Amino acid sequence: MEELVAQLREGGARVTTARRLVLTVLVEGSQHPTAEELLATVRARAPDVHASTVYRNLEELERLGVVVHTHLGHGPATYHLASEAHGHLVCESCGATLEAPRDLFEDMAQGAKRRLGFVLRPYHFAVLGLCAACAARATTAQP
Amino acid sequence: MEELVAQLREGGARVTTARRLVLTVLVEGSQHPTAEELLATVRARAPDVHASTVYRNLEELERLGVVVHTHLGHGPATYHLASEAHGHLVCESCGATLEAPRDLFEDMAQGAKRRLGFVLRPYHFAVLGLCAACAARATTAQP
DNA sequence: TACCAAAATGCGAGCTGGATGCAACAGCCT
DNA sequence: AGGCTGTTGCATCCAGCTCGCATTTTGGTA
Repeated sequence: MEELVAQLREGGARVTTARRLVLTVLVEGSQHPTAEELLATVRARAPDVHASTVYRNLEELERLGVVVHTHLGHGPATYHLASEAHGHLVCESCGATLEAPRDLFEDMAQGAKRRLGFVLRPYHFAVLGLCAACAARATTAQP
Repeated sequence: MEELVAQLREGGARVTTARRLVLTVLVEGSQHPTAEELLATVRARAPDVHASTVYRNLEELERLGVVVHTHLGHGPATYHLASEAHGHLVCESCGATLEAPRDLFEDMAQGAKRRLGFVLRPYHFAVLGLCAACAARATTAQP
């Protein structure tokens, strides 16, 4: 937490109550909060914080490299600390969200680099598919 | 085109002017039209077609497995024929869109299957990163 | 510790991309 | 040709942000 605050100061950003709270919630809270969930949690401690403040803070924190956001599906974006960035696998059928093992993207990243010169940063959007349970159900359901 | 129409009939859907036009535009048009671009092109031939009709048609066509939509970034979704489904690599810096070679996702898909039982369908969201040009610029810019 | 410029906040209005309820219309089967 | 039912046009609404602006805070300085 102190590191994070230091990162803010380093970037020339001020450390305000709202901003500190956003960080606190991200450090302590659930894995993949949406902006709205974040807002609700922040408001539990400081009821006057406005939605636009949270959005602007998340934007600023992202610009400073402290947080990142990810799209897990068609709903709102989810936020987490940049230090915890990771890929996501989301089931199209049941909505389950898995964290992708770190190395899962590695072969693909190397292939893209070698063949296209493209440097993958595969954390921004989830990769969709079917989780084990739903895949099993799908194959047994239509023989 | 006749195949597509046949697919509609098979699915119990009616073949209307608007619907036929949407398909025509997808068959003839640019690679990754958004719903709005599609609407504009459709309207060039049939000015009275309403936006919601296009949205509803795209939804229905997707339900029938004739078209798919993909999110290339933060903007609107893009549509193409299901028969032409493919993965996308999008540059975070310049916005360039590359079609991913068919086999690029294959190793990852096999890894996910083997280790997590997860069946990847990696076409719905683009994978972000830096294209060759932007990656080069980024590394030379900060030595 | 009081001051001040810049940064951040609260608030409301506005925006994009799309969804929905409803009455009128048009495909398709016979 | 007639009628059942899917489809359309239209207006309106919705989520998820984004912006402009007046007011308040923050943090460096005297």
